[in-house]
Formats: sequence, C-alpha cells, structure tokens
Amino acid sequence: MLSLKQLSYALAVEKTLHFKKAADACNISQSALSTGLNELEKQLGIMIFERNNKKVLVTPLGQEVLDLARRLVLQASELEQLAASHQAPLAYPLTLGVIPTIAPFLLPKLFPQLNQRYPEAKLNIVEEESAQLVDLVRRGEIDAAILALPFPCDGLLTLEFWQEDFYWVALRTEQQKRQKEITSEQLVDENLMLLKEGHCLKEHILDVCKLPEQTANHGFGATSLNTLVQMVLGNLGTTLIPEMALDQLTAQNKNLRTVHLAEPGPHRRVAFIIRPNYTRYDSIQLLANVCKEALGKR
Amino acid sequence: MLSLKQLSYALAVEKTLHFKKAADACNISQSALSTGLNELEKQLGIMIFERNNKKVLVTPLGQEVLDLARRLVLQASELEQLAASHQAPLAYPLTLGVIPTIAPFLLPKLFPQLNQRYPEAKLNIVEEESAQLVDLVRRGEIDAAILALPFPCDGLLTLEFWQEDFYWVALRTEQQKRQKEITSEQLVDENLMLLKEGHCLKEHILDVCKLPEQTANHGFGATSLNTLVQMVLGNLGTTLIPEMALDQLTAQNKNLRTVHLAEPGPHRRVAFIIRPNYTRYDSIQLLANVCKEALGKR
DNA sequence: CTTATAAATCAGTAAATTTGATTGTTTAGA
DNA sequence: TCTAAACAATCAAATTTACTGATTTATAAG
Repeated sequence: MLSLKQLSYALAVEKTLHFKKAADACNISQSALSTGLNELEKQLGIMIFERNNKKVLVTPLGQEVLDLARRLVLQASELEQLAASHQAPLAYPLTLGVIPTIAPFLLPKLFPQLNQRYPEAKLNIVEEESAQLVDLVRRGEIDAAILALPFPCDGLLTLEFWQEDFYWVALRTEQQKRQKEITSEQLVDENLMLLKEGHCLKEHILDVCKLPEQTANHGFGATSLNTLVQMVLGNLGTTLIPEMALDQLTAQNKNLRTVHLAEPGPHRRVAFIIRPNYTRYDSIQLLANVCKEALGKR
Repeated sequence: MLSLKQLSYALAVEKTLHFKKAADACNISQSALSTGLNELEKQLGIMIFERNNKKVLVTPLGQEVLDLARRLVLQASELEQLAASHQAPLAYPLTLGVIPTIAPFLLPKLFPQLNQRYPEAKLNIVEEESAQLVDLVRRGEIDAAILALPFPCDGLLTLEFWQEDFYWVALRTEQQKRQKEITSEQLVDENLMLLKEGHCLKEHILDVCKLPEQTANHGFGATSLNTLVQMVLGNLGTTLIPEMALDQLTAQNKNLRTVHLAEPGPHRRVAFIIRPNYTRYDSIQLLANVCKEALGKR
C-alpha cells in the first residue's frame, strides 16, 4: 500500500533534485531514500524521476504524480493539525505570513495578547510582500497570511479583522498651520515619499488619493515605513503611514506631526487569507479575534 | 508519521462499527487492527472512536477526522490509478455505474468493442438509478457513471457521447394504420405503461411528451423495459422505449410494431459523469469514444 | 586517464506490523 | 443471579519492513 512517507521522500527529491540532500532533509540515509523511491516507483509501475548517477530529473508523468502527492501530504498534515488544534486551541504551531507594512506594528501587540489568552500557542512568522504570500498560502507552504485589502486573492477565503486610515507625516516647523486634516490635493505639493514597487501600501495610497503613479517620489527605494519616517526627519520630504504604525513611528517624536488624510475611509482593510477548505479555520478565527483585540487597545 | 494504512483501518471501522468485521475487510487480524487504531489515535492525540468491549461509536471530532481521512485515501487511490492508467489505457479496473435503462442495451455492445480495442481493460459495473449513481460518484465510491440527461448533477462533469429518440411500442393488430410517426397527443389514448418511480426514463418521456404525471399507467411498477415490452405483448397496453433498446427488445418479434415519437429530439442524451478533478479523465474519454462506436454500428 | 561525485546495491540490524492465543468486560438470555 | 456469547484489549512470538554504513558502479569534469 502506498505510504505518505514514500510520497514525502519523492517530494523532497523533487525539490532538491539530489538524493543526498533530499535524504538529509528527510533525516534518513541516502540509501534508505533510494530504496524507498525505488519501492514507490515499483508500486506505481512508473518512473517518477529519470536519473543516472549524475543527474536527476522529473518525468512528465512523474510531475503529475508529484503534484497529486503534494496535495496528499499537505492534507495529511492538515488532518494532524485538525486533531492537534482540538486539544488546546492553537497548540499546533501555525505558520503565518505577514506583509512588511503590518508585521512590525501588529506583531509586538499581538504576541503579548496571544500569550495571555493562549499560552500554548506558537506562531512561525514569514515576512513577505502580498503577492508572494498569496502564492505561499495557495501552495500550502504557510497556513495563512495577513494582508491589506483590496488585493487580488481569487479562490482564497478572507477574514477581515481591522480597518484603518492613513496619516500624513511631516516635519514640525515654525510656520506650520495647525491643521487637523489634509486632502489629497494638498498632498501633491508635499514631496510625498512612498515605499518601492511591490508594497501594496504604495498602491493603496495612490488609490485612496486618486493620484497618478508619478506623483510620488519613490523615496529612493525605501522598503520600510521606519526608513521613510527617518527620511522625513532628515527633511527629505513627507510620507503617509497607516494608523497602526502611528504610536511606534511618530508618537515618541516631538519633531513630527501627523495629520489625518481627509479621504473617505477606511483607507485599508486588514485580513487573514486562507485556503477555502483549510482545516483549521477555527484557529485562524481565534487568532483574528486576538489580533482585533490587540490592535483595539490603544 | 501518519500512514494511509492506519487511516484506511479507521475508515473500515467507521463503516462496520465492529473491529472484527473491519479487520476482515482489511484482510488483517482483529488484534492488528486494534493496535493500529490505538497507534493512530495516539499519534493524533485524540479519540476517534468511543468504545468499550461491546459498543463502538464515532466521536464528533473523530467524524471530522474520518471525513478528511476518506478524502485522503480516495486521492491516494486516484494517484495509483493515474500511474496505472499511463501504462496501458484502462489497465486499472474502473468501477462504472450505469442506469437500468441503459445498462442492458449498451453493455452487450460495449464489451466486445472494448475487448477488441483495449484487451487489458477491466470494468466493474454497478447498476443503480440516477440519483444513487450521482451520489456514489460524488462520494468517490465509483469512478464514473453513465446516465441519461437532463439530470441534476451539480458540481460534476458530464461527457456526453450519445443522443437518441424514443419509440412507441404496441401490439401489431389487423386494423392498424401503417403510420411512421406518432404524436404525443395520439399517445394519450393508448394506455401508456411506464417504469415505476425513480427511473429517469419515465420523467424524460413525460417531459418530452409534455404529459402530466397522471397520464401514464404506471405499468404495475415495472422496473425494466423488458418487463414492459412483455406486458405489451400480453395486450396490457403500450409503452415507449429508447432507440438503443430497439433491436434487443422488439426487432426479433413480429407481433410488435415500433413507431418513432414525433417530438423534437434528441429525446434523451447519454453521458458519463465524473468528479471535476478526477485523475483518470483520459480513461473516461477513451471509454466514451468506445461507447459511441459501440452504439454507432447497427 | 584520473578523480570526484552521486546513485544503486548489499549485508546486517533495528523497528514496525502482524498473528494467534488469551484476558477481561459487557450484554443478553436462562 | 448466573451463564454463555460476543467483543475489544493485550501479550509474546514471528514476520515483514525500513534503515544504516559500507561498497560498488557509473558519470562528468579536469
């Protein structure tokens, strides 16, 4: 009878195309992996890998088999997790993707809250941009991801748990007006610096402000809001940051002023995305609630 | 590591709720099954079955786990089949459902043709009514089914391979007209006998003829077209049969006359149904072609 | 031609699964 | 209340399977 172990060996080889490395990844000897694979191929009656002593490559039929095997192994691990998650909520470690414009602001609030509610909870965090995270979730390499919407995630489930607005950050100077709000039109003259290509926050800001791509000075390719704010302090321009970043990035600094962006909100919505028939929906929902609470208390 | 073997043991117990019977079904001893299950439950850290020496029942969480396990085991077998089907077309035995108004007429033509084209092909046939077959396909208990359309099969794929019309069957008498066609209106006076409830052919006929339910004498609950034709011979009334049944049921008998039903056709369409991501789509397509040929040659 | 590399193979061993017999409960019937 | 039957759990022994480390064989590169 087909075994999941054998299938996982095959998947390891698919990844590395190298028996020794794959064996190491599986914590077995090269010879065990070799015989295991031969056994699998014998049982299926096909060649999955075309190989000689020097090269390994996947056959076309082998690719089909591996794709099915991947699904199988993924579902098996989901079954294990389902069982584990019913012992204590979130007991089984969850691998979570978070985008860079959320991670540094949400996580420091999330972890203490989570520890208090679910002491046995364990999270592995992966920080990537939205597009990569969607892909990782789809392929089942991570359990879920936290992104800012709108973002195209066809076929995935979204679990929204937070909405927020953007704030304009500028240097506090003598001749400033004591304004409470700033409009998109006013922003045009303010040498706006945004994150570099690929960060959804840039798109969201341009969308909300109905500004064309060119309006924004691209901040010399800054990849973090922290950097952007440092640049504001260096008098290089101004920027926009989401509400959740306010206290960490600007609250401590008397030289900065933050002004609410006067556009109809919410300016961005924050949500978990998961595969539609992910088995630990409950855990993610639990987690979403904790996130909400964590962000809720100012 | 979780093994498919253990999962299949659990599924066997779910079916029988009896360790010894389940063990027999798995071709292992009761003790092996018992330890296997204990091992599985230990690995998952949960109870799947609540049991004492006298009763076995599934826990709520156990049910969830079993549902996932079923999917897993099904997909594993599909993987095996995928591999096997690439060695020789149709080599791996295929379990096929066929409705009673098709099976006796299609299969005798199909098998010789199939044997000639694909000598290694093997089919297991299950004869049930449409609704049951749809269910069996959905649950993965059979690979595919042949039904007559229209029939509701949401979420399943259909592979149509044949269309045909209905023919009116009546006793050949002295005073008959030599008519070539008969209309629905004329049928009303002809004491029409149809199959009993549940056979889609009855629905199809009433639909095509735009007749209300009550028009048809229900043939005293006949469950086969053969019986109906015998009743026609016994001068109990008349009936309608599909084209594919003509030569077997009426061609040999001089006392019967068959007249084409004058309604816009085709009166019924015959198709395979399969699960959308069934792995042996190719095999079914092959099979559909053979069916078409088999019916095609008169 | 030599060398380094990598998969296959082999023999021995460890681990797992399975069997058959037995035990201990539970239920139903006397 | 007692007895018998049914059934899952358990145990020791046997078998099968999986793994390791060493060796062999084949390949590509120098």
